[in-house]
Amino acid sequence: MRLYSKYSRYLIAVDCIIFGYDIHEKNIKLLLIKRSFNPAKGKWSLAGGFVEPDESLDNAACRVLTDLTGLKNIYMKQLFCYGDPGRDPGARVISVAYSALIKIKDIDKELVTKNGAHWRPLNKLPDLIFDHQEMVGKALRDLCFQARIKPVGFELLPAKFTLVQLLDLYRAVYRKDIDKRNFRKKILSFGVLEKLDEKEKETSKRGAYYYKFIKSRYKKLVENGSSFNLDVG
Amino acid sequence: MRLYSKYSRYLIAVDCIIFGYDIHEKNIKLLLIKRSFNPAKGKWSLAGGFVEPDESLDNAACRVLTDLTGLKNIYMKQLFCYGDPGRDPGARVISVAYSALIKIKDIDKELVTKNGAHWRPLNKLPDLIFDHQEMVGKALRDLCFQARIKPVGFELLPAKFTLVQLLDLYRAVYRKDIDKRNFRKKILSFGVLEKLDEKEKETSKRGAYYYKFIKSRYKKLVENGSSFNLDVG
DNA sequence: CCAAAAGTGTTCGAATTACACCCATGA
DNA sequence: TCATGGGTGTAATTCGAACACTTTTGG
Repeated sequence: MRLYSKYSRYLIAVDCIIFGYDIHEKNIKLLLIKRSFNPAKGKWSLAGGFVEPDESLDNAACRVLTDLTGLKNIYMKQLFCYGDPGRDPGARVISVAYSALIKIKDIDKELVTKNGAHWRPLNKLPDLIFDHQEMVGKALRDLCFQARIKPVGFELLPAKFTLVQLLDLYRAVYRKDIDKRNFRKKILSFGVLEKLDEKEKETSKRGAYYYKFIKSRYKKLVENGSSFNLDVG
Repeated sequence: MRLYSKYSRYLIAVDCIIFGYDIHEKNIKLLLIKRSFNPAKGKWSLAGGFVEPDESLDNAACRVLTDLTGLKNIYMKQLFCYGDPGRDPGARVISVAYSALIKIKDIDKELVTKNGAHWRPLNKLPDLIFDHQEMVGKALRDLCFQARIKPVGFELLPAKFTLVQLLDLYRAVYRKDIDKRNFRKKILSFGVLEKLDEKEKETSKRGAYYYKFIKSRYKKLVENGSSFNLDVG
C-alpha cells in the first residue's frame, strides 16, 4: 500500500526575492516579473515556480530563477515558508521564499530584460500578487540584519571597488548616513581587504584606490572565532 | 480547468522541536516521541504530522503538538523548511520545522508521559529519524542566537524566579560559565525586572529574592530602540 | 559556629563615537 | 587656481571583562 495515502497533497512553489545593488544609481532594486499564467496573469510578481518531483528546494529556486530571468549561479538562501490556505486563489500552494543579493551588472540588465524581467527600485515598487509584498518586507528586514554580521556588501560590488563605493552601499542598505572615517577604520581593521595599486578615476580627479575582498582572509577570521560586525544602528 | 494541473503535488508536514528547561535539573531537554506508523515505526522522532487542507502551517504545528504530546498554547516559531527528495523514504514530504522553548512544569511531565512523549536531555539524545537531527542542530544554533538578543530566558522560568535561577538557565543555554556579578549588573540594567519582597528559601538558608519579568517594560524598551542584548560569548 | 549560597564594586583595557582639515588633480 | 571628491587622526566616552570578599541563616 502506498504510504501516507490518506493525507492531502499540495503544490510546492519557490519564490525568489532578488535584491540588486546598482552601483551607478547607488540604490537597491528588486527583480520582478509579469506573471505569465493565471490566476493573476500579467500582474507583478516575484520570480516563482513549482518544485519538480526530483528536485530539492534549493535547486528548484535556482532553476526557476534562471528560467524566468536568465540569471545563473546566484546563491540564494531560504528565507521563510508561506502556506496559508488561500494565499494563492488558484489552489493550495505552499511557497518557500528564497532571497539573494547581487550586483546588477550591465550584462545582467540586458539578460533580464530579454527574459521579460525587470529591476524596480525599492522605493517605487508596484503592487505585487498574493503575499509577495510580505515576503519582500521580511527579506528586507533580513537583509539589514545580515549586513550587520556578514560581509554581504562585497557580493554587491565588482571584484575591484573603492571604499567610497562600499560606504555608499552600506548607506543604501541602512538608509542612513555613516561616518566616513569610522567606517574606513572599522572595515580595514578586519584585515579582509587588500589595497590595489590601481585607482578609479571616473568619479573624481584625484581618484580613489581600488580594494579587493580576500575571501580566504575572511574565512580565517571566522575560523578564529572573530566576527565580522559592522554595528550600524 | 483546474489551475496548475500539470504540476506535481506533495505531502506537507510540520515537525515540532520543543526545548524544555528543567529548573530542578538545570538542563535543557528535547521533546521526542516514538513514531507510531511506518516507515520508521517505533523510532525516535520529533512530534510531527501532516498539514490538513484548511489549516495554516502555524495552526498545523499547534494541532500536531497537542495531538501527540498533550501540550497546548505553546507559541512556536517557524524555523526552516526541509524538502530534499528522499528525506522521507515513504514519499516526497516537505516538512516545515517549528520550534519553541518552554519551561517543563511538573504537570507537563505527566501529560507528556501519558501521551507517549518523552523529555530527553540534550546531551543524551537518541538517534532520530530522517533529517530530524539536522533540524535539532539548526534549532539549537537558533536558540543560542535568539537568547542573545531576546529575553527568551524569562519564558523558561516560573513567573517568580531568582536571579540565580535565571543565571543557571543562561549557563545551560550557552553551556559555559557566566560571571555572576556581570550577569546581575547587566540583566538588571535593562530595567525589565521587578524585585519582589518574597524570598525563595528552598535552595539556601539565606534565601534569594524573587524577581518577576515586566513585559510592558520590555516592550517600552524595544519601542525606544534599545535592544535587549546579553552578549554571552 | 560553620557551611553554603546570596549578594555586592572597582579597575582596566578595548571599542565606539564625534569631529575638521589637508591632499591630489583635472578642468 | 579652484572646485571636487579622497583621504587621514585624536580625544572623550562607553562598554565589557576580570576579579574576591561579606552577608545571612539553618542546622
